[in-house]
Amino acid sequence: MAERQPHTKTPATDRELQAARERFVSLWGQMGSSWGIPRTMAEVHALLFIVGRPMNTDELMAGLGISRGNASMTLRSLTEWGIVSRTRQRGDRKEYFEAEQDVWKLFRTILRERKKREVDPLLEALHSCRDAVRPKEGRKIGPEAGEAEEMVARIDQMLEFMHMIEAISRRFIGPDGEGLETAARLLGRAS
Amino acid sequence: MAERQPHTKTPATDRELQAARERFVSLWGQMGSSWGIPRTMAEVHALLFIVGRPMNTDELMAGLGISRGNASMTLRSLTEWGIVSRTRQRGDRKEYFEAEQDVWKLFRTILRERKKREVDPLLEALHSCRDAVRPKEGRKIGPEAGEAEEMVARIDQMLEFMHMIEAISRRFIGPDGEGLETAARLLGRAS
DNA sequence: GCCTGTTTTCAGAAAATTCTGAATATTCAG
DNA sequence: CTGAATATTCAGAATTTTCTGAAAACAGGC
Repeated sequence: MAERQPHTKTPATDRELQAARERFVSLWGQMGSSWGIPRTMAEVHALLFIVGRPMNTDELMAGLGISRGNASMTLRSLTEWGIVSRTRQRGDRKEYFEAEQDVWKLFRTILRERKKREVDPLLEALHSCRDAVRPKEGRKIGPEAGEAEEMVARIDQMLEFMHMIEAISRRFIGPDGEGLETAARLLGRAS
Repeated sequence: MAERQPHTKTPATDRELQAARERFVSLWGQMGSSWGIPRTMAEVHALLFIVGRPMNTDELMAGLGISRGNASMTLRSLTEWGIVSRTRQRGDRKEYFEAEQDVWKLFRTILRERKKREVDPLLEALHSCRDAVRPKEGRKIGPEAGEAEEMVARIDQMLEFMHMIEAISRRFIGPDGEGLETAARLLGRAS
């Protein structure tokens, strides 16, 4: 005790703000990286989100200590994902980027995109995998018949589950769907 | 074409079965690795799941071409996650492992576990991050007041969203919850 | 066209993650 | 308790992923 000046009850000093921003960025980056999203990509998004206004490449590079190349590629991914958009600032030739500010929309987009990129291809592959073992005729003959049948049953169980999820997500996550909010409302209800 | 004997309409040859198994394992491994789960861990789980019976460490090592150390550590993670369990085979000193076969239960467990390990700590950290900038008094004075307020609002939006998810998951994913199936049923309903 | 400021690309460097294998520990039968 | 079988650990190796930076491409303005 001492040192720290007691001065006023300013809501938050500039330094505190800055520190909190960095904390947020780093938390978000860590979360991203544990869910298979490159840490820097999550951090760029976090910074744009928390700052809440468009930033240009140089500001991002400086703010996160990353290279121009990295910034460029990361921003491209983020715009392809649809959670960051390019804008222009009049009187400045640089490009500016800003993050989607609506959290519901943000997660909806992320879920939709991941489904499209990762789940859908898996589903298709699983189907073809199943069809490769499923008996072509209705008749079972070989000694492997039983084993094959069990395996098909297991894959089917998996597929059935994933199709259920698919149907739900088409309804709530899809581009023309009812939105995550509706889903949350339904789930929040009594029974 | 020749070579391949036309012989009978056996549902699936041993070789086909084997190939499909490997395909499944590799698909699952890939999916896992794009969601931040070590490829081998997902593969071990996939193999146990698709095979549907307990396997010992040596079988797994041979089946996936991994080292004993890797197998040991991976199996430990999987049992800690609660989606693989140890069993003993009478008359054999080796330990055997088998995967949860109920897909709903499987995903429920995975979701619960990831929430516990990744989301909950994030939530707590976000709270403390928010509290660090929130004006201590009801009064706003400094020049940063506005900026700080906006930032708190953004974090709050995020927290609000996550708490909603939390509440839902406590209800459907939690150990004593109603289960994913109920959630799916609710979401599948008309409106 | 040419010049200037800006963005993109991508081969190789750096970093992070995952895996191996030999040493160590454990378990259990006798 | 002893010894054989099995399981775990962890430092360093191998691999995969991510990042850098300099060269190339682009976009206006003149």
